[in-house]
Amino acid sequence: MKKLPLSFYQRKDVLLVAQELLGKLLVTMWNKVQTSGRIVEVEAYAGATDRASHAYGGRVTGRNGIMYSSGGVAYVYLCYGIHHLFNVVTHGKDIPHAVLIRALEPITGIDQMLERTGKEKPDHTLTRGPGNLSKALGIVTAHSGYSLLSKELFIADDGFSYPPESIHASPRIGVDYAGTDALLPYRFYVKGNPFVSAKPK
DNA sequence: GAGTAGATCCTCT
DNA sequence: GAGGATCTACTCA
Repeated sequence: MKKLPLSFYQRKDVLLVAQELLGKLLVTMWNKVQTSGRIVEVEAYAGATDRASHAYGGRVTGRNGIMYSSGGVAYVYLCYGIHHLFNVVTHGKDIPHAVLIRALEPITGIDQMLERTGKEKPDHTLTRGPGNLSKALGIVTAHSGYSLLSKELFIADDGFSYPPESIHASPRIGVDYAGTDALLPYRFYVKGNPFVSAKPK
């Protein structure tokens, strides 16, 4: 198992990075307790030209400034006052592209995830959906700007990959306000995986 | 099984 | 002061 290098994140095609993140392992190691999951669902946000993105039109605010960093850092923010959403910043400096991690299949530290989420036993809701997976892995807004090559938070490749025919694309979730950009097929998921948040058609 | 409402708070206008 | 890259539970059929 090896961490993905900075060059993986800093490529210019955010759609390609998003697709290749499927099947990789997202790992957190807070206080020496490891939790990890395999990424089964992602969404790409194409920065300044994407109305669904926080950085649409090149906007820079206190919250989304992290998106303008060079690829390879985390962008975490709070949505609806409840959910922490975890993103991977891609591309080079000043280009606000990002990939939202929407769902994981739990691999290690499941007991710890149950404790964090207050559940009794693992079920499909544990890491399904961006709000839930952040909670299960202990990711909060304080981690925004964190390097994805750090000891506590990283994405790794263990050699596993999904066959191309099991990867499907669809419009993104919850971005109806973005008009025609909401229809872009920027969401990628593993077909048939029970942890994918919305049912495949 | 499908559709809807409520929770809840930080950020930007 | 308004709204959001969501989730869950409850209602109704």
